[in-house]
Amino acid sequence: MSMMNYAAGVSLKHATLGLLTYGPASGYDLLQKFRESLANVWPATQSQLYGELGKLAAAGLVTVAAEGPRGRKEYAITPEGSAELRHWLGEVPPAPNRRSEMLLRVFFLGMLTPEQAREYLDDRATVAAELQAELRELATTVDPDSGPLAVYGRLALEWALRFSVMQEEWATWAADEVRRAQEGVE
Amino acid sequence: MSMMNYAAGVSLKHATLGLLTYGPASGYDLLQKFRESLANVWPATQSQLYGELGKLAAAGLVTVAAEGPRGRKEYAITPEGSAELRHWLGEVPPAPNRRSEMLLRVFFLGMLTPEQAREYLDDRATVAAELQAELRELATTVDPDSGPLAVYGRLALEWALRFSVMQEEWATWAADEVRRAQEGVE
DNA sequence: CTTCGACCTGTCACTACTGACATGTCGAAA
DNA sequence: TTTCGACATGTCAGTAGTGACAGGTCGAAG
Repeated sequence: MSMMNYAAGVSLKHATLGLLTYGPASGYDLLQKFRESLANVWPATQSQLYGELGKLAAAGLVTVAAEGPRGRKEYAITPEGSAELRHWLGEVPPAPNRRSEMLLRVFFLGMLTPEQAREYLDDRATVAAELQAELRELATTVDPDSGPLAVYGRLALEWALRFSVMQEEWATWAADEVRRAQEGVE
Repeated sequence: MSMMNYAAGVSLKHATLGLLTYGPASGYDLLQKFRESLANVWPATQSQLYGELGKLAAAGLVTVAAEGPRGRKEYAITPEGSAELRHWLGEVPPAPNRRSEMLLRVFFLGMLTPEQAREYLDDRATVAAELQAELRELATTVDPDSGPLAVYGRLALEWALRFSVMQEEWATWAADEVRRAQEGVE
């Protein structure tokens, strides 16, 4: 029984527990899933994941359910882990994203010439449009009734789609604003 | 002359340089500015900032332009610092946000009852609506021609506004989807 | 029967960030 | 003239995250 549960609000922990609710898996397996489905939501490196699994096991939130060839350790979520995950999902308010490099740059666009500033914003619009195309492509690819991850995964996909639409529209508008301000001064 | 410039893509560095383009300031001053204007874009703690100023000075991107009472050190950006900032703004593509705790939770909403899942989504809609109200309030407060930060700051504000609108609409839609799926099964 | 790619776990050094602690000084109001 | 709030700098231990290094094994195709 370890006395200190490690700090709250740490999402790698919950991402790992969440993936394990879909069935037991090794660190190696989980790493694939992180890359396949969570890459754009909560990426994790190999070193981080193996470390996390160790902590999770020490805290009793997962157990080594089976050992296989090549030193494979198959982890399974415990009832305590499951309770922790549900607690996090239902009772802990999500922390909003605090940092945006894209917006930070906007604050300092005044250092550039208006032309360069517009170029930056136009580029944002282009990138957002490209992302949109990729996402729409992806949406057609996803099997509508494959696995339970797909059910709520579609909601996440829709979010990303709407986000990229918003970003494109905003960037186009902002580039226009810059042009307008420029004309006003001249 | 230090041989190693510290790693690229580190935004606290550029946030600090950016703030210093508005005039010389002490660590203390900068900390206020971080809290006032960059809090929702790139927050920084005191310990981080003082450390950063030290590194920036060692790298020659800022200098101690004046020393005042209470050990006050007034930092000013150097031509090298200014060049670095412009390089970052104009030539280095911004890294997209990779992590979203909010979306991570969406992936695991299947662990909860559909009612709880809908509650989560409804809460997101509510929070987004509240944020929107605050932002609109803030928009009326901002002096339209105060300081150069305000010019591009307005673009950032508009982004936040559009983001919160998007989030609210998405969450409302998603809660509806969950209800629909629930009815489909019953 | 070899060999090679996929499988599999682990460690290390380093950077970024956080919150708390420690330590003082100046200036204005009481 | 005291005292207190704002000014001001710095350090430290700890967590999170990254990329590289290191080492080993199984299974199937050639």
